[in-house]
Formats: sequence, structure tokens, C-alpha cells
Amino acid sequence: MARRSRAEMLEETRAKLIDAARAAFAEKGYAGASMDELTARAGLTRGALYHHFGDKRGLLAAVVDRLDNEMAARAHEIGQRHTNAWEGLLAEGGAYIELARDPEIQRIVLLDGPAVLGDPSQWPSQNRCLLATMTTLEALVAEGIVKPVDVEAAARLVNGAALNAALWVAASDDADVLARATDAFRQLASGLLALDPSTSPS
Amino acid sequence: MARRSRAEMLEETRAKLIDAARAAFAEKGYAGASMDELTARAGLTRGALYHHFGDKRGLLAAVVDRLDNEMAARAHEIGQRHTNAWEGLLAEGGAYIELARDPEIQRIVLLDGPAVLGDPSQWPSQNRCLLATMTTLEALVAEGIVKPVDVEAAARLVNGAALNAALWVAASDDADVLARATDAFRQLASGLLALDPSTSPS
DNA sequence: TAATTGCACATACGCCGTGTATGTCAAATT
DNA sequence: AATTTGACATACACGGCGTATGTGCAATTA
Repeated sequence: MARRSRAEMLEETRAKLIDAARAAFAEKGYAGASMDELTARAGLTRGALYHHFGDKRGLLAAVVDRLDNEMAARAHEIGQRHTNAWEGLLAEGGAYIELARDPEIQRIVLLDGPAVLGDPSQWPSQNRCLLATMTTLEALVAEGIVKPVDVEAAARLVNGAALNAALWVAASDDADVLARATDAFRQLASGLLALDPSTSPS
Repeated sequence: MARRSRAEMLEETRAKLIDAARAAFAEKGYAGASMDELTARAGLTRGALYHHFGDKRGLLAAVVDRLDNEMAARAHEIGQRHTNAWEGLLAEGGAYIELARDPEIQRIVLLDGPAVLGDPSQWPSQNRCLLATMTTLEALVAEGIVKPVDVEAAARLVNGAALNAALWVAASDDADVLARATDAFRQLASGLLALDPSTSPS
């Protein structure tokens, strides 16, 4: 093992803390997670935590940022697979719904995050998710596939509907709610389509 | 003043605690609100609280239940004003968006509630909101105005979109976001309409 | 290369808040 | 009138967060 530079150690410590916090928050919830236990599991103490993140809330922000970026990247990648831009948008929304089945994302991003950090639409990471949807929508509007809607407003609502559906799917034991949710999502989203039956598959 | 019976005193105490908690949770947030301070402001102690509600979480549940019922009643009333059922549905959604501008509802129902009590779709009160939307949708489907969609799924998504839009409106200082959000909401909701141009106003 | 500065942590302390166990007193029951 | 029930108050113990302080190693500077 080569000896690590100071900067490398720093980043490694941050990563260890974020990973441990991610697991602890997901398991116990934000309020239920103890900083002592959390840091001990990472082989550190609370001193490191307050040094790097300021307070418990700062740590949550870092965890949320990471999770949110992972979500955005994954959803965007799925959306890109489709040559049809409209199907790409739908797939992106469906991807959010599926991603939110992950207990970590449910608990940390969808439940504790908003309560502790405030409205998600103000998070930098959420803006990245939103921006992805907005650019997709922008293109669809330019192509005339989607009505000339307020792109930001539409993107926020679409994302919101998807995330809310995700909570429903997550809370339900029934297996086919996922399909029901995604179907309903497609129906709703079709409200954005320009009134041309040929572009909307029956 | 007539002397109060025991049952009357009990209900009055509960009401005082719920009112005080409502104010405290709205102002300080759930985690930031102290039970000692909260009960003292109501002229009581924590003893009364734990006796009636079991724990802090139980108190929040009671507050949320009350707020949620108020929301549902108000939104439903607004929806009923319209003779046109479709416009009633849209108005109901718009009413949710406006209601959520209330800081109490934002903080307690939309932010802290889900984090502490879990997914809103599992709350008894939320089910009442949902049921209202579902019955409206059911009627619209029966009339052929709305596609034969999965009513529960559609209702959940519609409600989710509205509440999410509400958070956006609430977090934004800009005055016209409310109009932008409601417009986008109408666009989205129109995706549920049967494909008959005559029923959807241009 | 020796002295010094700075930074990444660890340690120790105080404060506050929750939950529970116990006590008290009035009202309802008999 | 005696007893019981229940609605609340009081007292205590436990744990967690934030901060102030200490420590040792790495990066500078001469």
C-alpha cells in the first residue's frame, strides 16, 4: 500500500462517514440515528463529523446530495436509452418510481430529507433532477410533441407525481401497484401532449 | 359558569393540547418543539400529554389528523361549488395547492408528518382526502368524461402532484408561481380526459 | 533537516429533551 | 360515606447533540 497523501485521507474519511450515515439513516431514520454509534461504526468519533459537516443536518445534506445525484444519473441514463424522446420522458418518470423502491431513498430522500432540509425543490441536487426533466421537456416542446407549456412548472409536477407514486408503491405490499402507478403516470403525462392522436400511442 | 362534567374537561384538555401543539409544531418544527414549553403554554404539564397521547408522536398524529380533515373538508366544499364535475376536480386540486400555502399545513402535514408518521397514503385522514378525489373521479369515469383509468392510482397521482406543487408555491417568493402551478396542474390532469376535444376547453 | 505552523481528528463537558415511574386529588361508583 | 377510578402533576434517569479543548502528524519555511 502506498502511503496516502493528506487530501486522499480527507476524502476517504468523508466517504466513510457518508457511507456510514447513509446506512444508519436508512435503518434508524434521521432522528433515531445516533452520531456516536454512526461514527464508531466508521472507525471514527463525532469529532471528525463536526469537523467536516458542521452538524448532523450537514451530514444529512451530504448524504441526500449523493443519493439524489445517483437517482438523477440513473434516471437520465434510462431516459436516454429511448430514441423516442416522449418515451424517454415516460421512462425517466417510471425510473424515479422504481428507484424510490429502494428503502434508503425512501427514508432519506423522500421522508427525512424534506423534514430536515426543507422543500426538496430548493435542494441543489433536486434541481439537477429537475433540470434533466426540463431539458427533455424543452426538446419535446420544440419538436411540437408537447404543448407549449410552462416547462419548469410541468417538470416540477411530473417529478412530484412520480415521487409521490413511488411512496405509494413503496408502502404497498401488493406487487402490481408498481404497474398501476406507472400506467396512471403515463395517462397523466399524456395531458402534456399536443392534441395530435398520431403522436400518442393508443 | 356552569361546573363542567368530567368528560367535558377531558375534551377541553385534549383540544388545548392539540391547539398548542399545532402552534408549536408550525413555528419550531416537530423536532424543535419542546413538550415542556408546549404544555406550559397550554397551562398544563407533560403529564397530561403522555396520559392522553402516549408520546410526542401520538400528539403529532392527532394534530395531523385534525389539519388533514380541515383540508379535505375545505377542498371538497370548493369542489362541490362547480356544477361541472370536471371543473370541480380541477378546483379541488387547485384548492389543495392554495391550502398548502398555509405555513401550518406545509410544515406539519407536508414536511414533518411524513417523516415521523410514515407515508401519508397510509394515514386514515389522507385516505379521506383521497376518497374524495376518488369518488369525484369515479363519477367522471362513469359519465365518460374521463378515460376508464385506475381510479385509485390516478387519484393518488393527482393528489401528489397538487401537494408537490403546493410545496413549490410555498417555497417560492414569486407571486405568479401559484398561477403557473395551477395551469400546469390543469394541463397534466387533462391527460385523464377521454379523447373528445369538445369536453376539453381549448 | 530542524523548527513551526496548521489541520484532521479525538476527548471531555454541559445542556436539553424525552420517556417513565410515582404521587395526588377530585369525581364517579357503590 | 367509603372506595375506586382516572386525569393530571412531580421527580428521576437515560441518552443525544453541540462545543470547547486537547493532541499528533503532515505540510511549510528557513
